[in-house]
Amino acid sequence: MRLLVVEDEEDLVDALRVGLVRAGYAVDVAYDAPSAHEKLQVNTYDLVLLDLNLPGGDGFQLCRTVRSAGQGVRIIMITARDRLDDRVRGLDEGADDYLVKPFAFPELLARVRALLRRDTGGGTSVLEVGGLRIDTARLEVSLDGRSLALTPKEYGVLHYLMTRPGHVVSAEELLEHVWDEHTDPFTSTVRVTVGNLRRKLQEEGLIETVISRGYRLKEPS
Amino acid sequence: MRLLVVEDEEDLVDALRVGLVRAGYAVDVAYDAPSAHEKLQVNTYDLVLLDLNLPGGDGFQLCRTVRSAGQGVRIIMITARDRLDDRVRGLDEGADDYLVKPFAFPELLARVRALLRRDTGGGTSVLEVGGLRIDTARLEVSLDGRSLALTPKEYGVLHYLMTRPGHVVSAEELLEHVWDEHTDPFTSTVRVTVGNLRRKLQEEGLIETVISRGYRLKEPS
DNA sequence: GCGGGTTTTCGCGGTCTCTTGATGACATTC
DNA sequence: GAATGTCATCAAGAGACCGCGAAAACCCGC
Repeated sequence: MRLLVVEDEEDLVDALRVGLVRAGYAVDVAYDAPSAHEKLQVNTYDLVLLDLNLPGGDGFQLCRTVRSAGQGVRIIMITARDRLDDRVRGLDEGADDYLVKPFAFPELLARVRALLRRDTGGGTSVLEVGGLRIDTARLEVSLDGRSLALTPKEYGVLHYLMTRPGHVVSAEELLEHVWDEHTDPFTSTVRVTVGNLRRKLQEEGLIETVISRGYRLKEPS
Repeated sequence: MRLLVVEDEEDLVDALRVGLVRAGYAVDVAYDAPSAHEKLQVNTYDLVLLDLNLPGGDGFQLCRTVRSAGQGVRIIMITARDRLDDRVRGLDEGADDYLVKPFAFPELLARVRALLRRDTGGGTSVLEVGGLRIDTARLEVSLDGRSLALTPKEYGVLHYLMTRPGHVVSAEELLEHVWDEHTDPFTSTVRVTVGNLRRKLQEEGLIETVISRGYRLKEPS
């Protein structure tokens, strides 16, 4: 899953980036509203972390922009404590959740996870497809009870596939959602990662190739 | 189904082309208004993706042109965020839908699919004719419950035929709607593709030949 | 710095897809 | 019955696509 962090305080950005990457997400950063707009145009995000106190930029406007495109991007607003009434307005404008500064990082993580699973499993942070089981809170993966040691990228690919079982997912789509903005769009790293993943899954045909279209995680039948 | 993308930003064009081709569509591209006009005259499209911010070209004029040709070509307008009032005018001029930049690709795909099925099934992305069933969102085809593995061209031909069950569809028409602008107009590849398709359908006479006129998908009786 | 694990690039080879061209079946016309 | 036109089938070549292995580049903790 890929996130955009819109925030201008460098220290906070660094902390967020490190923490979110560790939690298994691809993270892009925009330091101001214009560049946030641009990145939203160029890339595809699953969630946006949006600080309202942007220099010379209106966070609400940004929020409306994202929403008016009607896409399923989640938005978490971050606001200072003394601007609590922003909260109401933020939710009106289409934010899915809000956080008050200062906040504890685990709290942020929990909310991110909650939002990202809204259109999949639902309640828990565990996703199951067939014998595959992924715990997005603990970053643990298991197949038929045996636990698997996956690298971050392998984890990201599998996680994304598991949110769309039975759907054909193209290599570009995987690149969009698992890798970040510093990636060569013509890379072949997706192929290699999927290959490694298959090996670790002991190639039970769980990940099928649909030629010229992409990959598909076999649904339990 | 064949689409014309009218857009001048090269990067966006590349992204759109790759994504749309993968989604099973034939895609032509026009980088400016004059060449768009020409392609609209020469070829037949099922849908036009039209960016309003064309250099030295009036998108609305183009829209009117398409409409005055009177065919059932769908139009999706793409407009920048700060030109939201264009939306109203665009819909007045006959656009069927509009998208505000930035947009996520899946959103675009969803709208394309929605428009293309307007004059067929209606609500869902699934098309059924007799025992044939095609899921345009998942690119899956099945016959009497058994799923079929089709190549992109075979899929395209079958999809087109299934939108017009019982109608005679000429080889030229198939070439127009399933292949793109770089195709030799005197090719015999349609015949071969239909042949392969018949073989995969186990030749139950589902696709009839009407001599010197074309092919017809048997309607359920 | 060093070392181990991770990610990425590159190139080979196999497979699938598309297209062409040849051949033959069938129907129609003369 | 010969000539003609239309279409189906097959085989073969070109090109695209994908999997795999090896090596290089990168990252991070020590």
